Amino acid sequence: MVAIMTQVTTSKKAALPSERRAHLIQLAGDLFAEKGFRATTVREIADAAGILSGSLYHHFDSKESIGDEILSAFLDDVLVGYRAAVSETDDPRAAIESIVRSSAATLNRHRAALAMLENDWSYFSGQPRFAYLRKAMKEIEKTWVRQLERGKETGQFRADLDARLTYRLLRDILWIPTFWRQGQGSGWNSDQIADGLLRLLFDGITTHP
Amino acid sequence: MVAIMTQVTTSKKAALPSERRAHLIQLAGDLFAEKGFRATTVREIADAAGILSGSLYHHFDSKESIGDEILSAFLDDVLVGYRAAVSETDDPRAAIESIVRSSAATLNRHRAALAMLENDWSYFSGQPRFAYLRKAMKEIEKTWVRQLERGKETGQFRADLDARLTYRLLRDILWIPTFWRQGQGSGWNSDQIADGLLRLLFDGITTHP
DNA sequence: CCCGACCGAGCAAGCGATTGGGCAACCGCG
DNA sequence: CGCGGTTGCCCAATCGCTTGCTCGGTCGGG
Repeated sequence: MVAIMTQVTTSKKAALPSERRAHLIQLAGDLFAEKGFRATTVREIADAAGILSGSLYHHFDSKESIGDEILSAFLDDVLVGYRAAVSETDDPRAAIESIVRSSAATLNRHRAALAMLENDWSYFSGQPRFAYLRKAMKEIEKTWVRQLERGKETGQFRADLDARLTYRLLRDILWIPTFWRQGQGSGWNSDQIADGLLRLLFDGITTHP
Repeated sequence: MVAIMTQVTTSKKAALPSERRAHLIQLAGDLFAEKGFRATTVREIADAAGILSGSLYHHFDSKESIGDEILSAFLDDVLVGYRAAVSETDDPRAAIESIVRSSAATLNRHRAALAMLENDWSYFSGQPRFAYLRKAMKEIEKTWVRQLERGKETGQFRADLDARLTYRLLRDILWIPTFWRQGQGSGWNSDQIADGLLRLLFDGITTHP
């Protein structure tokens, strides 16, 4: 229940939120998720909104600023969820489970941002404007690794677990099902996926004696 | 040991293989993997090869045909490996393990194709020229699901396992580490990754009594 | 002397971005 | 009520540049 309000990213402009504006971001995000940020043109975004490309610049000052808002909003959400997850328990396994469920819920609301990070990471991470990306990613990694290491110390997780390797696997595994929604609802909701994943995580796929 | 030589994809032109040509495909694939197919320009490919963009069209008749060769070669390789894996054993668990190891080896040789499938799937799958993509994906799914179902029947895998959901998770999980090599060697080789994954798969991350 | 490999120049189309202006809805003020 | 001004939203037109691709010509090894 702890709502930590620390804003990580630095949004330069005020960017007052209007209804129309939010809708445009939504539309742009869908296109970015489907085709990648670089491969999406402002004309396509405008077409989806039913306006001309020039009209977009009444709401945003560049195509990059649209991407900026999508990405920063996502990372803020993720970090808020992670901080809450680790602060509400001392048990590593419970923390991991909480992190997984928090992620599943958050990712569901930010498909576009995730796709952009995967497809156009090299593009964004190279620009000074998006320096906050690397910073946020570091905190995410730190959060995961710490809980995994603590789980090893308490004997709940296997001692031979490579924490960093496991983190990379788990994080990326969590991100996967987000893309399945692209075509249409593929039959699984985020709870089902989180459950299946946790089951796989803790028990594997085999039957145990 | 059964080398099944059925070619799945339909490459329209002969496309006689020259050394230079293969090198160009390699260079183009690296760029496609890094930035996506649509976001990569023919001029960038030519620059990487040290020639002018127009000279590329001496070797290929379009940018798409470069992508075509990369993708079809990859899928042919995967299917050959899968067919061999399921034909060499009757034990579902052994088959799964064989599929995993075959995948890890094949994927390592086709990073570019994998990245293209992830980033630009909507672009390729929409074109008639790339219809073989959907066909190959169907066979891949069928192979996985069949072994998982058989494992449930023999009691080796959990009876409550959703075969299709598990397949989607496992397949995509297998694909993940391929991208880690993008930046530099991240410290893990394909054997380590396959082992870590199989361990996770069969046992989970927790300690068992 | 041929021929595969490449150059150099350029095409039409499309790109991101910018500008100036129009149009309706709303505001406070008389 | 009605009027002048403001604001939010969008169009039309255009800029300088990049895109995938074409094509006649050049060069060097076999």
